[in-house]
Amino acid sequence: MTTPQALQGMSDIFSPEVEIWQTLESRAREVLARYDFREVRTPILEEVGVYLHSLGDTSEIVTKQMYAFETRGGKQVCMRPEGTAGVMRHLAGRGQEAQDARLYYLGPMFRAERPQAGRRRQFHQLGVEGMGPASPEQDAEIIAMQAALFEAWELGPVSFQLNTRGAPEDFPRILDGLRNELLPHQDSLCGDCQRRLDNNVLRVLDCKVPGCKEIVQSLPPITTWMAPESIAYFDRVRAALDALKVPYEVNPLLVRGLDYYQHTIWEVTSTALGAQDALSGGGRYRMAMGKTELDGVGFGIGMERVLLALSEDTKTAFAKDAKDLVMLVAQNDEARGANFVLAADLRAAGFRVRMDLTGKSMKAQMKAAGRQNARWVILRGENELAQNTATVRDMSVGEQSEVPLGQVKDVLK
RNA sequence: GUGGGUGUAGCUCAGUUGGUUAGAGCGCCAGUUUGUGGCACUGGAGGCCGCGGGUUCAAAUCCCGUCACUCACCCCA
Repeated sequence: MTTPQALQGMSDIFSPEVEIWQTLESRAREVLARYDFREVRTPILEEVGVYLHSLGDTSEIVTKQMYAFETRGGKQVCMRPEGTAGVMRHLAGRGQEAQDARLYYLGPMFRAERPQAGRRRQFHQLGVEGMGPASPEQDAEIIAMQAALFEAWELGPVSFQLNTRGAPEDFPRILDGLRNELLPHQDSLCGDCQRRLDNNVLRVLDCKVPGCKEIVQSLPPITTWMAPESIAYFDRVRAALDALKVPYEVNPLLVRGLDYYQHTIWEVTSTALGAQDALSGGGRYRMAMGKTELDGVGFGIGMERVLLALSEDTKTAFAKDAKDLVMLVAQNDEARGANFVLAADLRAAGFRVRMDLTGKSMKAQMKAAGRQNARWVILRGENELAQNTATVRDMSVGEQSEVPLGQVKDVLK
């Protein structure tokens, strides 16, 4: 095939699906505004340094999945693989302003992975960052906001999985503790997990291999190695969520991918999805951006996955055009010329209007109107031009009437 | 990065053990209706059988490579 096609894992989003995206986006903006979140639009291209330390030097995103290259000026840059680091880069230079910023972003992210169900190389995230020092109430507020968002999206049943990673001071104890518990079982673990023992112990917790699962079940809970304050923090998050009646489930085995998380972490899963069943992941974090340390809590939602999780009925409703289509049909060239002007008038009055521009037969024009789901057809020929009228046909019922040109807008209502 | 499945008309797919001009349904165009969609009937257009090599008298069919789609692993939203 010689005609160009989109790159692997990157797809065009077009009608009728793009209307669903637009509905999701506008509803999201409404909900986020109620919590006083403002949009931030950061560049897609960033210096690689923005991601290196913030995401963790060993994370697979940084080591293997970035679309990175060198500019002609010799700068190492990459397409953003996630949203939080760019927002932190934005905030790091803004002093006080950053302390209590509430920002959201909406746009494409890029990771060079193998595509599969719910995973694309260019995918789209809606992300939210609520800044401020660790506060269980704020964590709960953000989770509640997300629940409100999913409600506005009319998403079917989803499950909020909640866990804590503890404080940074807890991390070494947790990793050592887990490793020590797992070492006696080393030979029974799957190959991946034996490797994880060295570079990513936490990931053993959510391994899908049955043998590993069994071993993991016998492990003491991760809170075993946490300071009492960390556990108390988590308890307060849960109390706050209970107060707001936000349903959630504590999942002690929940692990988040990026290094910057601490304390509260969560994931939202849906059974409507395939193997990649997480619609969203979030958590509290502390991120170092140059000399600045930024505290916040946020989440990212995979928009493609949200679309996968929507029911067919909801998608149909969301894809529906707001306005009925009006199609202008002309019998001859003279009528077409007149319609050209009428189309402009009607559009100025707010109607969604289209007309034939190619000089097809009336029959063909009517067919096209049917195909494009026009609600109204306005038909003009010799008679209408002579009498300064128009025939207005309601395609949904197949009835029509001839009305003076000045009354057309009233009939369309 | 690893593994499985799939690439034939705009779409969904047939295509027998390699064998003449590669088929169907839907869609599209036209006519039946020289001012009118949906239904029906009739006719028509449209394929380098993903791409490149190879085997063969002969390849959509067999072999190799490659690109893409798809599902799963890894990883993650």
